[in-house]
Amino acid sequence: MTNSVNRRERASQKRQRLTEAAARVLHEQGVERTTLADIAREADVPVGNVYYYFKTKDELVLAALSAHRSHLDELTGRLAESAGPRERLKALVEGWIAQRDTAARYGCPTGTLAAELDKRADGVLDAEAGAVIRRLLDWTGDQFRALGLPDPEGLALTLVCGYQGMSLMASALRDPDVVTREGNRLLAWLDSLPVPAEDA
Amino acid sequence: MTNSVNRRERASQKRQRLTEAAARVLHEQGVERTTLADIAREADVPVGNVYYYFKTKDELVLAALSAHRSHLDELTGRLAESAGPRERLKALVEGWIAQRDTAARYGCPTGTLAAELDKRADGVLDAEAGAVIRRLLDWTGDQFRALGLPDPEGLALTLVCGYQGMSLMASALRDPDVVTREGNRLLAWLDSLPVPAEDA
DNA sequence: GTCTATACATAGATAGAC
DNA sequence: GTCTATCTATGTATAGAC
Repeated sequence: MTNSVNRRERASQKRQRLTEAAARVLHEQGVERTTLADIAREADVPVGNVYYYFKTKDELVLAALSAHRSHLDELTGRLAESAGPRERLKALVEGWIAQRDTAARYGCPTGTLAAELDKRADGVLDAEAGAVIRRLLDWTGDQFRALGLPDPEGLALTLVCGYQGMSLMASALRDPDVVTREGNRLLAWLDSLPVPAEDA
Repeated sequence: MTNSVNRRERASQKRQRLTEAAARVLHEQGVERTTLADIAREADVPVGNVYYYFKTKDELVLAALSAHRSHLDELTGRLAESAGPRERLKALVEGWIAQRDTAARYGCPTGTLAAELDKRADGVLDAEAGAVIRRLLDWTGDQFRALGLPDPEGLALTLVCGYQGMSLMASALRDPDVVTREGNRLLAWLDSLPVPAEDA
């Protein structure tokens, strides 16, 4: 293994560290209140060095969004191991409930980012935020479709709206119980859905 | 009518103009991306003059939040004229549906403000945003209670979560139809609730 | 590839003339 | 009460040494 390879590996490690730090800090502080210095500190990278990996702050925001997309893909990958579509959806909701303290403090990572970016006049970053949310919507729709239910897209919309609504309200009221209560309501709703073919 | 009174009236008119302009612009652009110059321009007041009425930017944000509170009170005042509690709640949801284009572009005025302010470490402004949302929650709970339903607070939470969820999703997906679809679902839900005493 | 020093722009806030 | 000029701080971004 040559030195140049070592360097390249460490370099991409730094890029990776910056990306994950951006995802974390942007979630906690929002885009506009977060400075490049904040992200650099969190990633343990010197401030001026950031520009070697990302030309602009917006590129870092984009990287954070793609990190959220990866996290989502990992999550749905794990959920794929659940017995059937209904169990996968319930496991998804249970995961949200387990994260209730974070939601009550900072809201949904992707949802709050989308809300902030959507106010921009130029529609580059907000389209990307919307795409991540749409990915969750699509996966959820696939599960309802596998259950053989009519209007799977509509059901998926209801579920994801429920998630975003309870996350925002938990954060606005600073109360994790909001997630517990609404999450349990969603679980009961999933249980109540009549299913023609349970594990299609 | 003396000159001093005239001046005082015009002065408070300017303060009022600044407050309403702040409510509007902060909703459209968010807190951090909005400059005092933006608000001053919208209110047709010279920039430097803003500081005569508001000592800091945060005071303007606070004024905008109290404007949202007033708008909410006006709305519930108008809804009070509806026949019964169920009609009032349905009229509330129908109002949200009518505003779907604004929601798809900028989200809920109070909800997006709350989401942004909640990320601050100091909890002054975010508490105020939470208070406005709680006011809607309380009024909604009163209606469910008047209907004689069990757990009126829980039902109110579900309704307001539904509003915030569909507003955020409509804005993230840039699609007003999200509000139409989820709003109609909420209307059907309200209709489906069994009511012991219809107009208690 | 890494890091320091600094340029440049912007925005919040203040001083003081009118 | 009204408005202009300006101070000051901060944050993005760049130039260039190592």
